[in-house]
Amino acid sequence: MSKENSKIKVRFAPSPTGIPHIGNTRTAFFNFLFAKHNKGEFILRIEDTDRKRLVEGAEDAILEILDWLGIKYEGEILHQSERTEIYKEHARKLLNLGVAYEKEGAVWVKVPDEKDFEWEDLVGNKKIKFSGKDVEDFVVLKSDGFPTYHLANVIDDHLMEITHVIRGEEWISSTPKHLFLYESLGWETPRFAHLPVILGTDKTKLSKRHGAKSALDYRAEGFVKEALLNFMALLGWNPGGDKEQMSVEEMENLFKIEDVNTANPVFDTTKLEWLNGLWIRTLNDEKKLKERLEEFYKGNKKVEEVLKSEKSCDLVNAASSRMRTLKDFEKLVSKEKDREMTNDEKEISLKLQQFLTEKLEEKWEDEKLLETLREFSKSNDVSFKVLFFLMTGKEKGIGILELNGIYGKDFFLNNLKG
RNA sequence: GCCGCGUUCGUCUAGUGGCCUAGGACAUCGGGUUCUCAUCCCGAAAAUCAGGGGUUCAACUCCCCUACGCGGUACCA
Repeated sequence: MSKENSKIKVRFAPSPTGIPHIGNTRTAFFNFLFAKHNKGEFILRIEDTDRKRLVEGAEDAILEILDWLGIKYEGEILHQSERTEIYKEHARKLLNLGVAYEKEGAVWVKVPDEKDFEWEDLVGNKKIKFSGKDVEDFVVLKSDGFPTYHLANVIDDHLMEITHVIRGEEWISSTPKHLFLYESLGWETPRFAHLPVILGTDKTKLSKRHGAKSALDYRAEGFVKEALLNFMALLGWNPGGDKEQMSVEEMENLFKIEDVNTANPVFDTTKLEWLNGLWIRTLNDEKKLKERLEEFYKGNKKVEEVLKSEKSCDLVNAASSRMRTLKDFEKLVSKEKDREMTNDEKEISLKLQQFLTEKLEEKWEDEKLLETLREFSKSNDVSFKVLFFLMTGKEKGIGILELNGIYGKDFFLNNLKG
């Protein structure tokens, strides 16, 4: 390792050809964790050299995702489309070197058959070998004057002094081309780490085809960033112990690229949902849940009102253990009834109403209320499940005693009226 | 086809030659706590470590072969 003394520097280099799905975002996160763990630098480079596939708004989405997740990059964002002169110059150099040739207005590179390539990949700590005869000739400068990934990537990584290239494993078979370019230009090669691609539940590469979602989609569904980050990291990486819930800070401390798995993980959201619930409870303990809800429900008048109310803290607290996503909050705190009462239930409700007003004082005390409900349940042979519905208008949800503290008896009496 | 990478419970994984008759988590099922539902707590079921050969006193761990999966094979990234 010749870079021991130089500062570690990595980059995330997406191409704005669409909104990156969770797999691409994970690559950014791993780069970020690696940089943080090694007190290095993490930068962002937009690889917008394919002018035909550019998608409007894709770059904004990339930035928004990184911003939301707190994956901070250092320095200016670099756009490859603004650096075409540099790439052209190097293409000329390759031509002069005799490594490249021109054909149909494009510059191609030929890798000699007898050349062998080998590198030590950090993921799995294994040697990967390729023979030059298996590497096809490839274009470095397209006829439209823009470079291909291979050229621009190598040049920029060198110029920006990138020490570690952490990218998806779909790049493994292109790496010999990159190695050849580094060698031809007389440059030192960075170290490589190829992350296994994430598979969908059908075990093929996660893609838009699967309806692979972006971090923004998950945000809209009520996932918190802590859970998403935690889950992405656990897909293919594990610090070695039994630890499951980890904050970004903990992950930064524990992250080692060597610990990344070599097999392709399947993306299954079941565990993400559990983690989200776990993080929601954690955020509640840390008194941060309310502000997350405020953020999430911006523009939703009804919920905004609830969050502004005097008792909002108690409501958030009571709801927290019953949420799997932030979206669940709305239903939990809504005063709308799940359904109408049946005729039988109406009868019981009337009875209960009388019973409660007879037995209880002006102000309903928790213990007394519970006792009275028990008594009613027993003497009338009505299950608590039914009582809960009559009292709250809901099949399930925030507890009666919790609601008693928040809304008081009028809330219940109102529900009992049907 | 060719080249490359992979293969431990349904899923995420622990495991780097003896501690493994394979551990944890999610999901599932059962039970407890309990005002519903959750949370929380306990327990069960779930992997002949892809299959076959080696190497070794000893292999999930090392080597080889096969099968299967994934990736690449574009003037896309």
